[in-house]
Amino acid sequence: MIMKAQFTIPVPLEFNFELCLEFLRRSPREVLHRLDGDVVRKLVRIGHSEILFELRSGDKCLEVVVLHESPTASDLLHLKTYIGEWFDLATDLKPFYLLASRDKLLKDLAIKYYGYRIVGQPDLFESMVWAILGQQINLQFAYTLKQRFVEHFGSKLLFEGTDYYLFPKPETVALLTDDHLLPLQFSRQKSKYTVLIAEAFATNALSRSALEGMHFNEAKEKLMKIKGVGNWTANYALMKTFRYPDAFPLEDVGIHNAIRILKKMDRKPTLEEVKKIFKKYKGWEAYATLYLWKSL
DNA sequence: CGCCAGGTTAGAG
DNA sequence: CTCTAACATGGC
Repeated sequence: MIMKAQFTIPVPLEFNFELCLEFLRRSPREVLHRLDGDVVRKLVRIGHSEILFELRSGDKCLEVVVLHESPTASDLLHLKTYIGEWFDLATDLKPFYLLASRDKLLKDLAIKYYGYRIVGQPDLFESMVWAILGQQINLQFAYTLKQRFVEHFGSKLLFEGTDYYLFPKPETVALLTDDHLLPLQFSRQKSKYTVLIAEAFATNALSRSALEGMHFNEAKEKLMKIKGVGNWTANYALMKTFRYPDAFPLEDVGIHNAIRILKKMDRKPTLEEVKKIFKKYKGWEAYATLYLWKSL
């Protein structure tokens, strides 16, 4: 008989798992994790291992159960790190809440959604492709595209009657053409950009480890060298993968709409107005963005 | 049918 | 540097 490996991860006081679950639940088409009530299941590739795990809220902690195989001690350590990154558990939100308490725009939101954290995408390739898919289309359709993409080109693990998917590997995607992607209803643009990004990763011209430790602007410029990656996409990926606190997609229509509604404006704010608002959140732009998005 | 969507590029001025 | 058209298709 195999004993299930399990462990707990302590969480900060300023952490609300339920709010993060709301984010994870936002599309029924999400295929990179599964929700069963308040329990999340996800398959991750860590090093050479594939680990399916289950996550639920415990007493001042997250409870993790590994569902298949017998993970090594190293696997468990990496998984613990992964989950910490996924929910941004290392960030101390107190300074952000202090800033927010002094600002009319976010004051109420910070109270209402206290403990809500940026649910990240530790995989940079996934993060960038997801950003490309989300460009200039509504989120529902972006999820449809992602579902088709992952189900076609990702790998899966069948466990207790449910398929758990891994995001496609760059080496796989680098070999795709319009013939593969247009039938999934990718635009020619999205198809081209997706493959270009995959090539950059597959050839190691770009990698998470190469960007690690770079300053924000240096990393951003590196990403923007890839065709299809503009300011919005680069900031989005840096926010979701590396958690640069000052990364935020300035041009994002969601941010603009949130500001318009909260300030009861009859038009969207200009980019200059958005910049001015975010000046108050210097060093916390990513979290200001998260709470604005949440307000929608 | 019309308008908008978690934008980017290329080209013109 | 700023402005604009084209891209391309679903959701509402």
